[in-house]
Amino acid sequence: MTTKVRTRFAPSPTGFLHIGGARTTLYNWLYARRHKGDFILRIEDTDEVRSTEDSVTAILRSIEWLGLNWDEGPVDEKTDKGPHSPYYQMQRVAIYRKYLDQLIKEGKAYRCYCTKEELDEMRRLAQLEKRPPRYDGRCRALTDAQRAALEAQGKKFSIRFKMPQDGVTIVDDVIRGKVHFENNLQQDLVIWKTTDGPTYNFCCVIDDHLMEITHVTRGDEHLSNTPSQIQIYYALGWTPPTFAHLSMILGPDGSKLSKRHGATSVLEYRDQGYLPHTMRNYLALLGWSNSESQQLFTDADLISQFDLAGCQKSPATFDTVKLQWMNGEYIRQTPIPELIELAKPFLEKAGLLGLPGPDLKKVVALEHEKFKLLSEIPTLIEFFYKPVEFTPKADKVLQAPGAKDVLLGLVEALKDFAPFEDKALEARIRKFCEERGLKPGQVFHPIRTAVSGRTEGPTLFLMLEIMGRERVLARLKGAAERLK
RNA sequence: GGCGCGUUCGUCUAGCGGCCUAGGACGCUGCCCUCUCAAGGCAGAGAUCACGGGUUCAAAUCCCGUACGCGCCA
Repeated sequence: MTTKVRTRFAPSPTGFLHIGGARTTLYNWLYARRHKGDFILRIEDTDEVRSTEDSVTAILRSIEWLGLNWDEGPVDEKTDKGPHSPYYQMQRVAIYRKYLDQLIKEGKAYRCYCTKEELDEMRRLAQLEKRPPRYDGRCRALTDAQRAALEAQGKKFSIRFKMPQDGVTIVDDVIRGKVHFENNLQQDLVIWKTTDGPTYNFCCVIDDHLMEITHVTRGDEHLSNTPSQIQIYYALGWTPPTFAHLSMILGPDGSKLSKRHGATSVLEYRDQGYLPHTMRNYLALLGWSNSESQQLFTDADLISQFDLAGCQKSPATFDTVKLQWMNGEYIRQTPIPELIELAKPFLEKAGLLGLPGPDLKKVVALEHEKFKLLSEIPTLIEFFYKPVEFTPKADKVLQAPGAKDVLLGLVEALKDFAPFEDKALEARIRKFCEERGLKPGQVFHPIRTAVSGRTEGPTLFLMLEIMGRERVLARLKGAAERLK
C-alpha cells in the first residue's frame, strides 16, 4: 500500500504572491496532480505585525488566477475547509503549545533567558574570535533553582530546541541528493519566542506532519533550516516528509528577482496581459525541462511529465522576452471569441467596448497573430473605432507628392464600388494603379495611412472590407483634406 | 566567519564515461513569402562545458582543490 501524495504551499501573507512563490505553488500542484494526490494551501500568518488580510487576498487571487486549485485550505480570508482545519496558523497556536509542552516535559526543549542584547554580544564576540556566531547553549544546563531565581527577577524567556550535539543529519533532497549537516554545528533553535509565540520552523514541522504532507517542495533558502526541522520531527517521534529544494529565480542582472527588476507580483503579470497558461508553462520551464527540451506544453502534458527529480539545481534568470514570445504563441492558439472574453478588461479600460463600428470579432481576428500581450489588443485595433490619429511616420507618407490626388481619386473610384470586399477591392485598386500609371506601393501606403493613421497594420484590403465603405470613404476624404 | 548550495551559447536548457567537431528553445543576423507590420519557412552567428589538477584507452559527464556567485546562521 502506498500512501497518498500530499503537497502544500505555505505562504506568509506579508505581501503579494511573487514569481518565485508562484513557481513553488505550481510545482507542488503539478506534483500532486501527477500522482493523483492532494494539494494543500496553508497560511503562515504567525508574524502578526507583518501579516495582513490584503496579502491573503492577493495570494488567494493570484493562485486562483494561475488556475491552480487547492484541495484543502482557505475558502476566504478568514475561513477554510478540509479535514485538517484550521489552515491558518494563527488559529492553530493551541496545537503548537501542546507539542511545545511535550518537548519541554520530555527535556527536549528548554527555557532560555538570554536577552537580545546578550545574544548580540555573544555574536559579536564570536565574530571577533572568528567562531561561528551561534548560540552557545548557556541556558541548556540551568537547574530548576537557577530558573526560578531568574524568573523571580522577572526575566522573560524563549524556548529553545535541543539539537543533538553529535552525529550528522542528512537531508535526502529529491533535487539535490543527500546533503550532510554536522549536528554539532547546528545551534539550539528558538521554537517559541519570548512574546511572539511559535516560530516558523516549529509550526512548519507540526503542520506538515499533522496535515500528512508527504512532499515538502519549497525555496532553496530553507535548505539550511531543514536539518533542524528534521531533528524536531525525530524529537516528536515523527517521520520527516520527502524534501525538495528549488533554486532561486534571478533578475536579469543575476541577483535575486526583486522589485527593482520590474514586475514581480503574479497579479502584475495578469494586469500586463499575460495568460495564466503562459505563466504555468513558462514557470514550469524555469528550472525544469524534459529531455526533448520541449517548449510548449498543455496542462495535461505538464501534469504527466513534470518531475521534481528533473529540476535544475542552479538558479534561473527570469526572461520576460521569452515569456512574451510564449504568450504570443498561446494568444495565437486561443479562438477569437475566447480571446475577446479574456481581453475584455483591457478593452473596457481603453473605452473600446460598446462603440459603433465593425464587428470586434473580425477586427481582432485580423490582428490575431500580432498580439503578444492582451494589453496590446486595444492599441492595435482602436483606430477601427476611434478617430484616426496620425503618427509622425504616417504624416510623412501622406506628405508624399500626389498622395492627395490618389486619395481623392480613390474616393471616387470606391464610392459606388461593389462588392466592398477583400478580393474585389484589391482588383479594383490595382486597376486604379494601372489607370494612373502608379506603382501599387504609391497607392497602398497612402490608403493604409489615411484609414488607420499608421504605416503598419493589418493586411490592407481585408482591413478596408471590415472597416466598411462609409468609414473608409470618410477617412480617405478626411486625410486628403488635412493635406490642404 | 562557519556551514550548505551552485557554475554548459546573452537567457532557459539537453547531456548522467565513448553517439558531443556539445543538441533544442527564446533572442539576434540574413534570405524567402509579401501591400506595411507581424506570423510562417529557410539559413547563420553564438558555449575553449568557471578554472586547475587527477582517475580512465576515453570526461561537459567521476574524484580533489581553487575562484566566483548565492543561501542560512542574521
